[in-house]
Amino acid sequence: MENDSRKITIKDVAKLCGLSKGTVDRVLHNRGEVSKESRRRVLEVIQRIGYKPNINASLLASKKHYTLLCLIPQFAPGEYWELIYTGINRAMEKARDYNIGIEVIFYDQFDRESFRQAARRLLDRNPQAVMLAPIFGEDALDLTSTLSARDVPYVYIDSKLEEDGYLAYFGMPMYQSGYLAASLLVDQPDVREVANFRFDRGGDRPQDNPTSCRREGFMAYVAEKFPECRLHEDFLKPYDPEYNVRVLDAFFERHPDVRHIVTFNSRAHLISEYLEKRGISDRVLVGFDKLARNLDGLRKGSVKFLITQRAEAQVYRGITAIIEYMVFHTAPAERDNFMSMDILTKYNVDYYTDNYEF
Amino acid sequence: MENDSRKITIKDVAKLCGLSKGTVDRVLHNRGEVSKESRRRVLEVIQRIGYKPNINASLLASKKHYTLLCLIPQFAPGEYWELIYTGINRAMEKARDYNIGIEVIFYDQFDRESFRQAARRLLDRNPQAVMLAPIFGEDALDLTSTLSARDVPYVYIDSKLEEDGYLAYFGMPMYQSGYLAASLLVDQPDVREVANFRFDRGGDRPQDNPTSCRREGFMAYVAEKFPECRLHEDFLKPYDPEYNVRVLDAFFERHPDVRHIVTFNSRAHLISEYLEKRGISDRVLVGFDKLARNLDGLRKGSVKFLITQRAEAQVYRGITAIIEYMVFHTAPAERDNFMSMDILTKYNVDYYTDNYEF
DNA sequence: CTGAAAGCGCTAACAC
DNA sequence: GTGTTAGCGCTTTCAG
Repeated sequence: MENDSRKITIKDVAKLCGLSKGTVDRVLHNRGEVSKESRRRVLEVIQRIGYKPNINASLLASKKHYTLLCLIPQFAPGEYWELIYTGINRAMEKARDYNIGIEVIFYDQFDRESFRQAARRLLDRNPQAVMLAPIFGEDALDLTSTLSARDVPYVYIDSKLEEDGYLAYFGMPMYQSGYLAASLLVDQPDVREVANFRFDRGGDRPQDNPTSCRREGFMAYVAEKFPECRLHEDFLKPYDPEYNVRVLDAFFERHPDVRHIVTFNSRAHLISEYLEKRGISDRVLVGFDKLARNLDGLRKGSVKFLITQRAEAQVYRGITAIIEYMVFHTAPAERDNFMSMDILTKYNVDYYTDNYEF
Repeated sequence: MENDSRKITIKDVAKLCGLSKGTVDRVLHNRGEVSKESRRRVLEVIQRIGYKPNINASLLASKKHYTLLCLIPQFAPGEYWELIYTGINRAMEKARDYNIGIEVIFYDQFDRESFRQAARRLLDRNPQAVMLAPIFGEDALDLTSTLSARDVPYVYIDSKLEEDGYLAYFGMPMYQSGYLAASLLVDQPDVREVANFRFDRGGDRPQDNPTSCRREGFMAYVAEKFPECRLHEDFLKPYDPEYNVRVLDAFFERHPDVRHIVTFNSRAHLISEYLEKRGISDRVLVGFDKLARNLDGLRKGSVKFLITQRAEAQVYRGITAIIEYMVFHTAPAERDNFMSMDILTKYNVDYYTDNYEF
């Protein structure tokens, strides 16, 4: 049983085939130079006696060393992409055991040209595998088609592009997450008005922005279940607190009856901190992503629900998929992996630890 | 950099110490038989040049083979403990790479004597490590004290005992999960009455039953925030559907105004299926655990919220902790690991996949 | 207490 | 096409 199966070595296979270890190894790794007949026999025997290669021995003997390059937005401490970076760091330890080195190339998520440059640098490095967050769709497509041509496997995280060359994708179902947010916010009596605060991303085409999928999901839910509910919108700036206070003051003066608020980007804390500052406690705010400042809002009661994804888990699994592809030549069970949307409240936030391994 | 550090081998250490590989290995594994001076030198060099053992080579050369025994309740398909068992199976693959075999010993969670017998069988097997769900506290204590005496590491999952010999614990914060359930159920206007359906466990002392902690947490929240809210109770039987229908019919006849329901065990579906059957759709039900039948209730709308734990993740991490202890002699970062309480609704349930690695 | 040496199962270079 | 062989870095006898 169990125990025995572990003891079957490549030598056993060779003997049973009447061939040598070398030949068996060749078919194991599709390294060619093997006659059709030998190949058949080897595969048959492997199948029959249930041979499983010893990964430890394989890794030890292998001289191969791979480089995996990750292409993600740069970040300031506490911002969303820091979570992703954390996940990458975690995955490095694992990758090392497989002779895979991981390096990160950053770009400015608000600057398309910086993405292009980063992509060029990436290609110059000639990586054996790539993981990327394709914020600028068109340019990302240029990159990935080159990778495809070079036969370099790549996985998308966070969002993905509509093409067919990627090894896997790990991310949150954006549309559904908006739908979920709506159910949490408006699924109760007396919600006739909802406020949404957004960023104006300037020249961005909206469809390039994953958060607009969220918005669509949200609107769909409202239209479906509470068609009479009105949605108000206003625009904030990510890095201009004083401006935001003015906008919010003006908004709530104009709309004193709006009690329900939603944000689709990761900065719900812009609102929650405003509410705290103004001593407003009768608003219900739903937001996204487990930034420290958002979690704080949860604890203080100024955020009611936070919908989060296990961002570290996403990249960790993304990298795991690549490793398994490179080491075992196996594709992931699912190509598109929509990861769980977790609902955080004041009462479970403190038990929501990062769980890379799960 | 990175690359170089991987190339430092035990041989380098030996050379720099003016000793042999053998001696270095001895201090690496505290295998004694080494002079104080040699030991000091070796440790110093390791420290200085940052030597990290190559786990692949180590595992390959090692002749050690360990057995890890898991002691958990037996289950019927679809029941809670099946999730745990699934996690164990998943962990087996990983354990195999470390020359660790995992086997499971089952007991009947409603029969104390069966636990005792299982414990005896376990000890007879002389395992090198143990993972257990200590349903019967007193008897589990007997077991673990023997394990301690034998110097066999063990970890608790699901619930833990108040003692000090365990390597780690992975589970859900039961009291807090009840508190959370209450916030989800009653934190809104007009909840004046709540129904709770329980099982009568017969001779069980209530404190042996983790679900009663949940109940306490629930009551605490209600008492704190909605002291005027009344809690009704009634008892069902896990395996007697007809009896349950009668009890529920009678209950709702007596209490037509009770619109909010909570269960603390894993069988919310007993209620949700009843509600569906009777075509009752104006009740709000909150329950626990991601049994398939509970998830079904979520989808059909007869369950509003389900609070779940990543049970598979718990055992997987529990086993990982043991592996790391046995292989690397490292204790887990945290001894008590309260894992996240996830909130499931109709709108995120389908994206809540099992995520062993996270 | 320490060193030498024989593998662990697999890879990869080389010879045939 | 195929077999042979020398390691990969570490563990584990076995002498001394």
